[in-house]
Amino acid sequence: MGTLPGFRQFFPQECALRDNIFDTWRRTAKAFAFQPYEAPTLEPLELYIEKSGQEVVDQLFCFQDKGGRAIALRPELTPSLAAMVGAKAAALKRPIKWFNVGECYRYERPQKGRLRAFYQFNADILGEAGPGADAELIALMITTFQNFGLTEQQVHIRLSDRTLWLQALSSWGVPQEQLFAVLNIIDKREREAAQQVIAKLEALHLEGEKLLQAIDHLSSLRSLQAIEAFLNTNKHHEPLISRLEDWKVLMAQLEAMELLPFITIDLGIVRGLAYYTGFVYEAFERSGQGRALAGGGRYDTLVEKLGGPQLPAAGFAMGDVTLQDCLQAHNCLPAQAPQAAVFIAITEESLRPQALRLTQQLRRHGLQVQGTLKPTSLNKQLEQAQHVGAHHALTVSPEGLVAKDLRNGHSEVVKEDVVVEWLRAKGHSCPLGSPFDSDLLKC
RNA sequence: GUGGUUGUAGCUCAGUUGGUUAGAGCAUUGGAUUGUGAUUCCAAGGGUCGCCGGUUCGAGUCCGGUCUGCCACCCCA
Repeated sequence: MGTLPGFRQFFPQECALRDNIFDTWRRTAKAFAFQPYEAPTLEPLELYIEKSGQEVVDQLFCFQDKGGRAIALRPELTPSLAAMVGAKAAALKRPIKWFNVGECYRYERPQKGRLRAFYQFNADILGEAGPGADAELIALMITTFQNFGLTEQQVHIRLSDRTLWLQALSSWGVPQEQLFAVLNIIDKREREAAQQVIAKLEALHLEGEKLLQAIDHLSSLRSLQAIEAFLNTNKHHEPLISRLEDWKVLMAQLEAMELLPFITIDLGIVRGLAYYTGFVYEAFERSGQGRALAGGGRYDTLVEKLGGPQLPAAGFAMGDVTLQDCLQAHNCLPAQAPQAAVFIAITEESLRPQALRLTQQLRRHGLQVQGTLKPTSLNKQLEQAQHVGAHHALTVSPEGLVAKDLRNGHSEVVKEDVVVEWLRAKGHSCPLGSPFDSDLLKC
């Protein structure tokens, strides 16, 4: 029996790679002072109906549990987060900056960059309505890419704004009740022929041709100045002018953080998820290859819809599958860490007790240490030392302790009572630190 | 969900117009040698040829179905 379609087994090599990615996610989130939280993987089906949009609902992994409850494996984290924050909102200091690394599930046809079970890095800011929160999230997204070694030549963020669209459409005479239908049409515009789009707009009793022309033009603009100039031809539409002020603040902050090279203004992005309300963005490879690496935006009404207080919110998610493909394509996969740093060998079996004492001593200092588990020739032992990637082999012999640098072959005799200091001097850090502060970097 | 494509040892692949006990390289394990390692040599394990059914005296090879992987649609992480 194989694994279920779209699910993965992680052998040690894949596991190491995955954990490397997780580490970078967590490290970067903590550098931005986000706090880790956890939500259930299984949630009531109801949490996703009507909140996430039809597309997500269609891909839900859902079933009935033994108690007859309709439940779903989480397809994303945002509704769970919004519910959690909503429940305790009154007691939480603002801004609320939380992150999570966890598995999500979507029942869809697996292919490149898309599986049924995948890990996501989620980061959200709640309780701050201004563009400073959007800037911080976009900065976290970009810095994460940078920490993987990706540059602005390789990836970029396509930045858009649903608020701007809604106001522009209103000013063009689209009635209130049709705004979201038109937004959906814009979302699919990139993949549809003009005639089809016009037909869809006319079905809504709108001036298809004229409206499409305006939509296409606005989507094609790549600078704030150009957008401003275009919208100003509509004369003094107050909300539009104040929205452009938000844009200026956002762009100024991104510029101050020296992140502008990563940003492409592209109003062609609208995003399918129903709950987005303001700035929205998706990260892609510059080449246009592959799927979205990350996506996010503002969702100011979701917390309230889930029964919480009115609370502004924004966030993004980054997936491991698509990110791994991208890192591989750009030669940014992290190097594999060795299995052991130090190998303890013995010249004869009678020395094993002494070797085991030394092994344990080094392990208690947090070094990664390995020896053989059964009688083995010295040559085999050193071969094994090489195989597990150890930098040094310590051979216990009747003449004393011989330390060999396996990278250059040099050997020297080391006194056993100074071996820890000797290894430290040779660059062996203690990756675990003292046994009790080792969790600082984990979440 | 729709369409296309794929499937032989852990991995990469051979396997002639259907014809006896299905092969190689790498990897793994064991042994020999070198006696504080990366060499060399020898050997072994490992495959109901994705699965089910059909055609045939005979199927890894032909046909049908099915599953999985991959690609596109769809959409997104």
